[in-house]
Amino acid sequence: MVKKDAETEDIIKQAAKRLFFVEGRFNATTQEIADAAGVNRTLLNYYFRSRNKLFDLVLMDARMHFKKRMHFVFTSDLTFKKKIEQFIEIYLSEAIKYPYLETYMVARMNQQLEKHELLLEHEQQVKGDMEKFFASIEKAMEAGTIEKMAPIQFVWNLISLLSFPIVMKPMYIRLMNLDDEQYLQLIEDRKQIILSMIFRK
Amino acid sequence: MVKKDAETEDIIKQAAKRLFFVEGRFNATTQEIADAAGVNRTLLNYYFRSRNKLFDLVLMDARMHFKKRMHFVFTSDLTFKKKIEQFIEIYLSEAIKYPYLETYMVARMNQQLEKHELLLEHEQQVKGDMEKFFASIEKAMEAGTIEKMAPIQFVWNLISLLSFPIVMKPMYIRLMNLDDEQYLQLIEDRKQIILSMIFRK
DNA sequence: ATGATGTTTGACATTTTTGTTAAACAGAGC
DNA sequence: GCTCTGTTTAACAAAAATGTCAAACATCAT
Repeated sequence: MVKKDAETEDIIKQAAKRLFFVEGRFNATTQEIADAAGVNRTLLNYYFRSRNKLFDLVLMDARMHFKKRMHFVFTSDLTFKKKIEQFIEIYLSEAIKYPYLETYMVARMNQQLEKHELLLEHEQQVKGDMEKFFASIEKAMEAGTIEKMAPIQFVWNLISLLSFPIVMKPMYIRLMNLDDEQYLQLIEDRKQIILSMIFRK
Repeated sequence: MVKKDAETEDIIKQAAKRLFFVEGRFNATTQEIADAAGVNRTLLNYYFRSRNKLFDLVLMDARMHFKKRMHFVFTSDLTFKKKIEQFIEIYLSEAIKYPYLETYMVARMNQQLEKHELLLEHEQQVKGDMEKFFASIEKAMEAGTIEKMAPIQFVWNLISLLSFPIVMKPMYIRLMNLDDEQYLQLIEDRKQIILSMIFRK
């Protein structure tokens, strides 16, 4: 079997990601993951040794994903406002794809204070990016583009407004009898709303 | 044993709530819950029949809690701004006490599309409250107190800004080397920041 | 003190989930 | 064909978690 070589491993990872980040089934069993991937359960052990290793790997991927989608905005040299606009676009499109990613990361962080080298290394890079972003936020505050406050507050405001409605989608869809199309339209509308809140225009 | 009657049952429930909503350990085992409560594991079965029943009960309590802390603001006859101020106060203090409550509810909703009568009944009441709140939001928009937008967007803005930094606490504490005191101060500072964003004053 | 009632405990059974191993399988190169 | 390599499978073993039960226990009323 010539092409299956790398494929099966990836199929399993994709299935796990879908279960965790799309469907929010945080404690899926190995059997459920195998079923979702359409493979024999034993293959999870063959490729990843243990359930935990698979989980860690997928979390690792998630963080790289997270970091990647953050990176450009932290380092680009667009105007501050353009930066934020692009950030909103990318963040929302990614968050809609993987709505449970952040929740999963936090949930997992709480279960085991894991200290994998690779994860820690990533954390350092994220911290580095963040500091750069903070600097440009402070510059925008001095220029009067945005309200003065602790930079982390600005970041929290931005990410809160973007992320929360997506994380809470199942709850609000149910509470308000929305269908998927209506929901997506509301999210689309938010782009402008968030911009005007952030920049108080 | 005269006083233990209602006590043990409650001790177990409290312990489960602490594990779920304070520590975020969503898939704690019965043994862990029993240990946290300092009782024999079998007592969970004695009082709640099964693990699932206990989970449902605790979720039920959580929703009542949630509903209660929402209710007053939906129905009080304070001015709109005062309503929101009080809402922020109460919401934040509750959210700090039980930071994982919302995440737990969403996580659990996704696992099993449970349709308990009592839960559905509560949902109806929340919907009722929400509609009243929407009405007062629309009035405030017409009066120019707040920006015009779909009422749900206003609700999302408000709750996003309140809830997200608390849900993501473990992540940001780590990413930014904060201690608990600094973190609480940041949350305290948010009250004003959120008000000024919502009312663009 | 006896019996009735509800609570607590430990021993056991069952179920669920994970991990291992050896054998079957498929293709590549000889 | 045969062997070598890596992949897949089913059967099995082990571990972890849940649930049941009967006996021990404590308290109250009689």
